[in-house]
Amino acid sequence: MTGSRPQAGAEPERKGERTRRRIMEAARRKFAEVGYERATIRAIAAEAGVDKASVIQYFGTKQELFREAVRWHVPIEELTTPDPARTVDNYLRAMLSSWAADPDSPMAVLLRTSMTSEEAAELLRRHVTKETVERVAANVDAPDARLRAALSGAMMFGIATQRYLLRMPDLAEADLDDVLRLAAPLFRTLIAPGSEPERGSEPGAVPGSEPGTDPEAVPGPGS
Amino acid sequence: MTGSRPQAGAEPERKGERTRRRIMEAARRKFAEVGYERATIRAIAAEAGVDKASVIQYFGTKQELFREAVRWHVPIEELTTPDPARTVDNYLRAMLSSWAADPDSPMAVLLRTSMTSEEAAELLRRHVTKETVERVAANVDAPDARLRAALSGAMMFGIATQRYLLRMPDLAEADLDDVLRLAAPLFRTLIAPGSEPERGSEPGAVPGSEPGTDPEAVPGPGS
DNA sequence: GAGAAATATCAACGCCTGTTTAGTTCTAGG
DNA sequence: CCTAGAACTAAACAGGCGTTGATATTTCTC
Repeated sequence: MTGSRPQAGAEPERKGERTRRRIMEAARRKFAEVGYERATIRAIAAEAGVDKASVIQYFGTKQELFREAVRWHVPIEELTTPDPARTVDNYLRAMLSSWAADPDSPMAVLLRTSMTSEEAAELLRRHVTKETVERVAANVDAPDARLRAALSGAMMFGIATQRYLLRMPDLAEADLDDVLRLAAPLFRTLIAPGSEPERGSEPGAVPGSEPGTDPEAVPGPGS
Repeated sequence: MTGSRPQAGAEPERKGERTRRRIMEAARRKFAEVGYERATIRAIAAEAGVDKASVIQYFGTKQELFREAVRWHVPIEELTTPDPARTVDNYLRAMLSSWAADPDSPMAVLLRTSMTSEEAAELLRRHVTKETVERVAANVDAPDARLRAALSGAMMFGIATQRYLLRMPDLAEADLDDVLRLAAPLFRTLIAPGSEPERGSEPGAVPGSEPGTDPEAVPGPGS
């Protein structure tokens, strides 16, 4: 068409790369804040300090901008351990604490928009099924392996969503450690049934009042 | 303004009542299907078989239409039993099975729109806190009573949302009874810690295969 | 049937949206 | 300094949105 638009794979670190990043950051912030529809190109451009036309020029279309804003890869390999229960623990911790560190992550954007955009929903379905359900289910020793894995994913989704997106009072104000302490045993029960020998027989109960007592708690991936 | 608009509380069962209901049903369907923004008044009117102006004439404003579409009362009294664990069981069952029966219930609308509408989010916050968290927490004997209740609500939200709204493959295709069988023990563990004496020590395991065995299963709040 | 009130429709308004077009400014390289 | 190309922007477009006021149609009452 016009031929004057910035090429995607021209030379590395051209001047426009900065602008492109700033637009992308503003887009993620807006998408995560108000969802796809209400995040207007005009508002994104204003937040990035550029003209609305630049947004189109760099990304072509609002949908393409959204697709890129939502592109996301979870390095679950780093979280995986031989013990599936521990893997789920780590995943839960990583999901919640990374969200606290970066509220505008692609994950946040995807979760918020997935309820009103079929495309986002499909992306989320594919991602969660492939990256979480299948991997977790592979290590679950039960006939309902996949369902158990899917359930654990749904529960994580619920907790993260209500804590960070909907900001449900009691959940949003709670300490992250308290949430993890109460929730983790449930996931263990679901994912690794019958593999909690030396612990108390009441996973969710508070035996003596040990707050975040976890032998080697994973620090979670910073942003 | 014009004074010719249909009065709300005139005489019972006027002709316009039918139209009003049809608009409301179409609105709920659309809101539940695509969320607040994409559910245009024009589309709702078309689905109801009326002119777009009629929608405004009956409900004044899109926001008011939405508010009414989302008005919702859970008769949790009917679900309550002396045993808090059983109450949560019933609530979970009611929530999931009522959704299956009526996918366009006010609850469905509220859940879907809560992610992108601050007003819907606030309604959901207030509703869940008052109708669920506080009532459940009152019967939980633990220092984290409210957090436990909130967590259980978040988990229910996650399961219901991923099963019915996002239609996550493994979860959406599963039998309702299987979901309940796997999930219910977790809620019991969270809400009534230490009150599962005669059951096996593996809550998630399959004891004998009792599918939907609940003495008096509550039919759930059909809209 | 006439008249009034309730109900439904039509055509248009003003606004905001994503996107395009044409043009301007900035930034190298000779 | 000059100019080619990259980076940016102002102005406008077509289309969809919620909403409105006037008007037509149906329904009820006498």
